[in-house]
Amino acid sequence: MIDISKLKTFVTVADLGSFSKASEILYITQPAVTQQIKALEKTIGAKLFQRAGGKMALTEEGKRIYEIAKLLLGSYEGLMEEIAKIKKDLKDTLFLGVSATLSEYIIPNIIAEFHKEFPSATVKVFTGNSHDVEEGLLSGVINLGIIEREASSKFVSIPWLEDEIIFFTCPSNPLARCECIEPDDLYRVDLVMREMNSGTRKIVKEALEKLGVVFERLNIKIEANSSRTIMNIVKSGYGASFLSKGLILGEIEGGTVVPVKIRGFNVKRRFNIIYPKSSNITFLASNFVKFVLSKTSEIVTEKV
Amino acid sequence: MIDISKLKTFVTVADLGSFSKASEILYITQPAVTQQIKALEKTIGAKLFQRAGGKMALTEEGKRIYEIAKLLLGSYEGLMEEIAKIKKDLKDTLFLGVSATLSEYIIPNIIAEFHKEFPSATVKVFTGNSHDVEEGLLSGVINLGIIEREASSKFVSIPWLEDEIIFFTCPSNPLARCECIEPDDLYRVDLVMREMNSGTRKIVKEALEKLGVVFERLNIKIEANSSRTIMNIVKSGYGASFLSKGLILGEIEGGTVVPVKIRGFNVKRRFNIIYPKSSNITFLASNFVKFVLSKTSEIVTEKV
DNA sequence: TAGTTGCAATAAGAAATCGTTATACTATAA
DNA sequence: TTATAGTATAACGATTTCTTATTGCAACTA
Repeated sequence: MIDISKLKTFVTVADLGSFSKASEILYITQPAVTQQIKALEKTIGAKLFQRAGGKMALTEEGKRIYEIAKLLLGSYEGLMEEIAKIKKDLKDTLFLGVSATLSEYIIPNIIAEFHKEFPSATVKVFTGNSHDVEEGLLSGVINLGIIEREASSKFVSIPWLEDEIIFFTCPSNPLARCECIEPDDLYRVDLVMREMNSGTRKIVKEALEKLGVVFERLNIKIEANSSRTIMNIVKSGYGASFLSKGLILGEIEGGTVVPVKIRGFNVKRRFNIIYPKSSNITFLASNFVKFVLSKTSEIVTEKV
Repeated sequence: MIDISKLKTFVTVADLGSFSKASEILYITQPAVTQQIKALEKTIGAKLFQRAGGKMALTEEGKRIYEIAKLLLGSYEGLMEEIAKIKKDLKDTLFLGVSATLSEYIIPNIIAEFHKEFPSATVKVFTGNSHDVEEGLLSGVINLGIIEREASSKFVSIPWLEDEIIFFTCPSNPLARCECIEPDDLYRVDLVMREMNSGTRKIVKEALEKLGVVFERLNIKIEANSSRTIMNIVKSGYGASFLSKGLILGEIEGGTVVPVKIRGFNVKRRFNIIYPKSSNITFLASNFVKFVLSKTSEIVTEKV
């Protein structure tokens, strides 16, 4: 199969009229040029150059090949330019993987702020559970992850915000009048929960079981994989649920939902910013980390 | 440098959505496809495919590359078509090298006849001296040669027509009335001769010197490298000259020039059809040889 | 005419590339 | 869960394609 580099060599020789001059421009030796041209001539089945007064001039067939070779090299140039653009774009893009909880409250704000400071940068957010984020980091699909737990030993972990999961219901629910309920009271409540594989659900289950609650006996009437959906269901007057404090703070202040304490129920977890030990953190990702850490205090006081 | 075959693989995979199916179409193994795509992804610096429901789907970057890769492969197709055309053209073309004398009388007729019998064939005639023809054969520029003397041992020689060089002048010249002149009479004649490197001139010079003529003392008033030019000069009434019998037979019959014998001057030579021992004779060339040999008798009786 | 010089061709060996076989991994389906 | 289809990885062998060293050739010069 004909090689682009051979065509490039061919065109260069044709333009310069010299094998040795072409070899200099192409940063290869003169015998390499000779061999490439010979290989081309063999596959084409015709001589491409003839000596003409000290110069190497194209033969009739050489001229016919030359025209098309130029076209092809043009496309190749276009391809290389596009590759350069892609590289530049990727350099200016932060691929951020975050778990579902985070993607809905703190992260959108932070990205907006970050974008003000780095206008040329693009941030693409991939939402998934903690495991998805780790996978994405290892496969190179994302540059930086933020998860709700400690990362495995393959990653560099930077501890970030502390998050608390709280129980809440709507103002019209009788529970809303209780300051604090007993764990066993939960059996008498209709519950809305995150789906089975959710990190939030897992941590809530573990905490409740420590308090002696049999999770399977709870009245989980609705499951949803979106915190926002759960919030809306509870707000509309149905049952009660568990969510990150950060997710519902605004609603609590607005009085649309009410937090209810459960005796002994105290679930806190820490978000971790992570990236693989195996690959270096990108320039943009490290800037994002610095930015996040410096801005966290104000964002926290403002929203959490 | 990016390889056309890699791009071909890339596009095939993109079209089929499968590495293994692409490998079948491309007649390579599946690991080879994987490696080519990986190599592409490395040079581009971005993933090109992502799994999507069992299929391999293009990523954002993959789509950008795909468009240009298609263009480039289009140019490549064009290149291959042009190469095919060139090969076909060359297969149907006989590159014939003949010495100057021949190119002017017998050859044009033979080519015309040959073309009637092989209408799809093209004959390209390169005129040069015997040495040029040998060089051309060795370098592959021509397929078949016809020269005025024996070829070197590197060539297969097929003896062909015998040619005689004769002395002639125009009817108005006093010499025209002589049946036969002495060699010394030449000193008193204005002569028109072929140029210095001509084979005809060389052989005439040798023959005259054998008869005791000092070539340098002859009155060579005009030199020309075209037999036709020489003929026209003599016809128009100026001097006398030496040329192949075949070249002037028609004029002699028409009475526009008159042959004059020189005592003891008898120059005959044989044309040889030659091709290199090192390379096989092409199909078309062998047909041409057969044709020439079969037709020679009638052409000779007709014109010579 | 011989010697010099510049350029291309050739030869041989080293390095890189590429495709193959064998095998491991990963999803999806039964 | 196992079976299966599809992709990734590893290691090896073959080919290709460089490089250096040298030869060959033709034009220019003395």
